Amino acid sequence: MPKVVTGFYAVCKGREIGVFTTWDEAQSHVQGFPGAKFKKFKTLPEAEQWYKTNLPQRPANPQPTTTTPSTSTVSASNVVPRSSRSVGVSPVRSKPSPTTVPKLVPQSVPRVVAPTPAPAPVQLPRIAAPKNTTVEIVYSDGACKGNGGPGAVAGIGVWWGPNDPRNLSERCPGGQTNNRAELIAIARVLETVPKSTNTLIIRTDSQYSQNALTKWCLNWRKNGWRTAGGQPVTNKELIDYTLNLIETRHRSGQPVRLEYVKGHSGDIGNDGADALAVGGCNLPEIPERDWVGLKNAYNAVPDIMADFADIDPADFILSDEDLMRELEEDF
Amino acid sequence: MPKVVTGFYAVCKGREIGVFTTWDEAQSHVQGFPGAKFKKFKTLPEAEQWYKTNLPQRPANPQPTTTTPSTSTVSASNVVPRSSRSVGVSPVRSKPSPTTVPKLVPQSVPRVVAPTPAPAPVQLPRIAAPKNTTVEIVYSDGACKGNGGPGAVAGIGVWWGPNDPRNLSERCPGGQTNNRAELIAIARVLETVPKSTNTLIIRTDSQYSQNALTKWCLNWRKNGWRTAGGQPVTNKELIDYTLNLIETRHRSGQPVRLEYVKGHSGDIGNDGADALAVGGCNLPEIPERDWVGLKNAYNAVPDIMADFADIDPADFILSDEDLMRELEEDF
RNA sequence: CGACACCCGGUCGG
DNA sequence: CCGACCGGGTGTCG
Repeated sequence: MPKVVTGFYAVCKGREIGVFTTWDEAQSHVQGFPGAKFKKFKTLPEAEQWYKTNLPQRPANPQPTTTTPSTSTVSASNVVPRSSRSVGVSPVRSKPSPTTVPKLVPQSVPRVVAPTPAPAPVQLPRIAAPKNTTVEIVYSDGACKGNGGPGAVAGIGVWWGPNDPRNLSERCPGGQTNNRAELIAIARVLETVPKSTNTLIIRTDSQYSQNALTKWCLNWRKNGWRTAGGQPVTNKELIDYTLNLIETRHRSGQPVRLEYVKGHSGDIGNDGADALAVGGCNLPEIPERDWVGLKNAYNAVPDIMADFADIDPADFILSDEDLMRELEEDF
Repeated sequence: MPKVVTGFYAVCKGREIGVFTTWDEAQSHVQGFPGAKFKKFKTLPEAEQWYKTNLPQRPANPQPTTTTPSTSTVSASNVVPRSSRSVGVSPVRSKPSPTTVPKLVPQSVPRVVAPTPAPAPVQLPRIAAPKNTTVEIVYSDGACKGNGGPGAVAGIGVWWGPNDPRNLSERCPGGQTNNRAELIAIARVLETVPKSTNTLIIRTDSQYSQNALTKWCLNWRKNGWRTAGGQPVTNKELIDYTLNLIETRHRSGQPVRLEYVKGHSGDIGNDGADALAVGGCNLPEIPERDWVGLKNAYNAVPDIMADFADIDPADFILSDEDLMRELEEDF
């Protein structure tokens, strides 16, 4: 008996969110939309059909053709940890392409999230992800030399592409453990990427981070942050803060997705992030950050973000060709 | 209060042995020389000075200029792997050099060991162990060209001394990996050495082998041969068989000790075993052995052992020349 | 019990 | 500089 693919449609105050193939996925992407409602369908096409026909005033999409530059082949050895990663000095960037990027009201329109690939054998005909969807893919990683030992040293790495100025290679603040580093790397992405309406895909090799931020958190928020064994969740404040960053993005119209990639499998992006994270271990110690305070500051944007405040993501978005190549990589 | 370095000088029948920093070390290296005498010094330099000036006919350190490029020094390449190592056929051993070599009682005489560099932070002299203890020292090593690759080829080497007929240079049976070769080399020692009451010291550069056969095995036997990560132990049968060989020795009154020596550190014995192991890689492929069956055969002695049943170890004591050369090697 | 990371140590090779 | 063969250990959760 063939499994039936089930589609969900999520709405929030008349604003579309997307179509999802699993309840968890939908749940995850709807966080921060208090009144979200779901409509369930037997088949994915049904859901998509309904979704399309019921969209509010969606502007007909202008083909965003070739978005750019070369950055020919992507190679790990190309990773350039910026030594000048310190403060200030916003890099002199070439003119941002005079392209559109329409100014929106702070309250921007959320974008569609592509359904998960679903590696399952047979598949009902899949609706292609909306062509106009623009995606930004970034890799995060944490490293921790001597993890578990007395003199452990941890670093975090964020990789967008070779020589991309948004790349990060930093020392992990506070407690030096692998999982904290992994988590903070993700938080740093969200702190440093200028907001846009592009779907933001953060790829991590830490199943712990992915689960903490998309699955386990659902339970934790209901049970007072208790582990299955009754213990308090270990990196509660950090996780809560990071969740807040994600939800803020969602609220302002930028879908954020956390994807798992296997570590040390020749994945170009993962290797790049790894190199940056390892490099971060060499930087001087820095004090713990006040995650609660940061969260309470709500939508306050950390200083570091100023570095990239004037960067147009369009300059660094993958070209269609690069994206294809990358997607093909893991078959 | 400054610690005092203590030096020992050991002699045996007018032949020098070396300088040692601890009593145990000296004791260990002099075992088998019934009449060994020790002279004690307050400082290591004192001992070394005395040792140097009191050497028997030592050539006045002639600038070792042209050290006869060919084979003069006892070097690994000098080792003669016996190709006729196969079964049965008790090899017609070439007459032991017509030189002296006084016939001794079957009580085999262990070989001389060069003085150890002694990095030790010093030790006060302790009470000597039972003087009558006799030790046999042997070096084992494994090699594996293209380790991890598809066409890997592994060999094993066992080194007792230059041209010692007990030396082994064989192709590794079954799976070709470095660790298996290392392990099997040790097993081969135990299979080929005639039983006696002499303490048998097997020196290996494989910490993996040493730990597997002396530490980890304790846990494995209690937890059902599970690795720390829950996976089954990799060379279980081989390890279990080898442990059985060791325990059989112990039961029959022969202590067996596994010692770790750093690889590629100019250690004469390790280099010799290495050469033999590398040579073993050139021999034709041989099938995997039935380790479980062998273990179940209990104390059955493999056929090959017959080869050495009638060998008098006294035939292979180092000549004075060999000893000199060996001593010169590590300064 | 399971999973994913993060390491530490040793050897063997190209 | 790279890789594979082999262990033990912690960080974290279900």
